[in-house]
Amino acid sequence: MSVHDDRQKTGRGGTSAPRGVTMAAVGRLAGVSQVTVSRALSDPSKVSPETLRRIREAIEVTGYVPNAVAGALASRRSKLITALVPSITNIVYSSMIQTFTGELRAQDYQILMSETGFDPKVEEAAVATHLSRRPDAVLLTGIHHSPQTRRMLLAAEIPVVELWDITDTPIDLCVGFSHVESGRAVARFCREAGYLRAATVSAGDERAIRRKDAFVREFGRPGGEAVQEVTYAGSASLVRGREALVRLLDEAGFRNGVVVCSSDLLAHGVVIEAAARGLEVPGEIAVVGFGDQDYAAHIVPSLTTVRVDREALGRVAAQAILARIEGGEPPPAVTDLGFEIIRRESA
Amino acid sequence: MSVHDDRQKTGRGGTSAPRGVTMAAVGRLAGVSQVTVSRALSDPSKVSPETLRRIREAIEVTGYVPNAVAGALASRRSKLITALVPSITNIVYSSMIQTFTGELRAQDYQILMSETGFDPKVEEAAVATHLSRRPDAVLLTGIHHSPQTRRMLLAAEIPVVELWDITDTPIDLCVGFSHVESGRAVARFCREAGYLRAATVSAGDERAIRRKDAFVREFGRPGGEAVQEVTYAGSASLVRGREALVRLLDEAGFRNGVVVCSSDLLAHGVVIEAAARGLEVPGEIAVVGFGDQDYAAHIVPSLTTVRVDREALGRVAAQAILARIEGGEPPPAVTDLGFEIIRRESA
DNA sequence: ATGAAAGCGCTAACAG
DNA sequence: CTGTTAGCGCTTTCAT
Repeated sequence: MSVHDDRQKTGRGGTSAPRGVTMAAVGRLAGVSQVTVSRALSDPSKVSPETLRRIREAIEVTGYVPNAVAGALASRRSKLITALVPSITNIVYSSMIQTFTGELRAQDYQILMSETGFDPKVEEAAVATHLSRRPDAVLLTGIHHSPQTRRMLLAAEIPVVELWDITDTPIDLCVGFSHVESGRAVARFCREAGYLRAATVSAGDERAIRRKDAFVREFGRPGGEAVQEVTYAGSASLVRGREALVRLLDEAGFRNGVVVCSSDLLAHGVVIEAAARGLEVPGEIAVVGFGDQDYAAHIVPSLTTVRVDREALGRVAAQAILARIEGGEPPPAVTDLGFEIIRRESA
Repeated sequence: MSVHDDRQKTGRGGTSAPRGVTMAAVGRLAGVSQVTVSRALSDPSKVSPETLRRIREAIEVTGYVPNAVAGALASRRSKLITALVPSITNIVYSSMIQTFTGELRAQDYQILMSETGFDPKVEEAAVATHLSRRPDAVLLTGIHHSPQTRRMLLAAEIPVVELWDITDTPIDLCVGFSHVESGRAVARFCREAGYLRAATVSAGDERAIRRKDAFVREFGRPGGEAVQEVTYAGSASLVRGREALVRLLDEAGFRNGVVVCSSDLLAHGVVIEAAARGLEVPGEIAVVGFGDQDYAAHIVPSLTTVRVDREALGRVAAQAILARIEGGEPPPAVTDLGFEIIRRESA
């Protein structure tokens, strides 16, 4: 008596545990070949209604889940887009990614995201890992990348979008706004609002520094006083904002001026510390934030800040990528979405 | 005169644009076969030093980036882990994912993340898409999933972790804490702190509702008053917290009691609204939050809240998955990391 | 409308 | 230490 062995073989000889259902298995059950199943899934109109029905039934019965890995290898299209952001817990970035993802998911793309901190070397390693997944496009944050990063991205010959900043020389495409212009605009706003004294509170983000520097230069023009600066190496937090005001008040004797912060979170900390000390905002200490987070309009006093349309940034980045991949109107290399100063009670 | 055509062929006949450098190309340049390159990359000790040197040089020269898609197909290991969270902009989830990712990246795993909102049907579709990438493990948020979701996950025969909640019947593993116990604990805390009146403010999250219901039941035991409830369908925000207090004050005549919120954000809104109306916290309105966010300790008055160690949750989830994949101590099916009530000034 | 064949770029097993 | 062979599960091309 012989034993009929119908198990799949793996590699050279030997058998293994049942791996996922394949298209071939679905085809067998539906009485068609594997290719027909492939067609039924990618373009049902290419298959007769009756065949389609049997295939669908077989898929249902077997619980078949397509293997996108094999599909990507064969078709050279992964339907994967990878994104690199400094931090996934920072709402500034995650809100852009949210709309970016939403827009692309509608076209069946998935987003693979990694954190890079603010270190170009970490970014470089992450780019290599990401490219190994053969994404159909890559999204980066910012415009400063190592030469090696640029080289790899260029060699990949896929759409690349640099988000959240602009430059005349993007790797491929960029969608953002001018941080220098934003710093300048806040300086002009403060001068026009009548503030003669200013201080800055910034986190260690390179772009925040660029905004701050632009602010300081513009505010310091004839008629303006030197600006006091507090800078933190790490990321922003409410407590850092509180600490910063303490330092400005106690160590630097700062009073009767405007404190310009690199984020709403820091600004909120300044506002809280001012309140805790019984200082009037904006009477004694005026405060300007950055980002226009949800809460900016609802704290007391409400926060004067810079609004950047992060949802639009994510959406436009996604659309630029789709235009490139799916063909059609070639997207502009540089998209400047600008910013807006929102004047509320705090300054 | 003849033209020498050395271009790679694709499919059956025809030529195409230069696709990425392959292992075979690297091997050719280094004077070895493709497998040797594969070995040099996966286990350098299996290759002679001189060969290794030549291969590394060839990789450098060509700018070779490994194709993880082909690797995954051949090895049946994708080095990919997928994660499903309700929202990527919510710090509660993103902070867990951050440590989860960090822990796994150290072992060369990448994390593919998607949002599910709070809809099991959306989650079901997302699980199918994720499984098509043949991940080595899957992370889900919460313990409530559609039968079809459970079926697919079970059929995939990979480690599955349900995070942020616990149950006796996980799909595979779960790492979290008891939301019911947390609601009860807050109720006991409030009773012991002497509050006789209570109100709840909750977002539409199923787990938040479960905490609230447990709170209401426990607080309402003999000697306790009925609890007034405000529930929002959507997600939490500072302004919703402010609105909630307005409703409790103006519509329900709530006074001299404790307002228990489903998140620190809502609690912060309540605190701000109370301050805006000149009400004393905790004197006239006491407030309890949930989550112990960064800012909870630094707003004025500081927030009494429930702390959950989100970093530990992400870390333990990652370690459980690694234990499963890499072998070794089998991880416990259920890990309860508990919670802690942090008493500060607001209640 | 359907099928057969060839290959995507790699890893796994076996043989030297 | 290195090479050969046989797939992984699909898509693409060509033929019917």
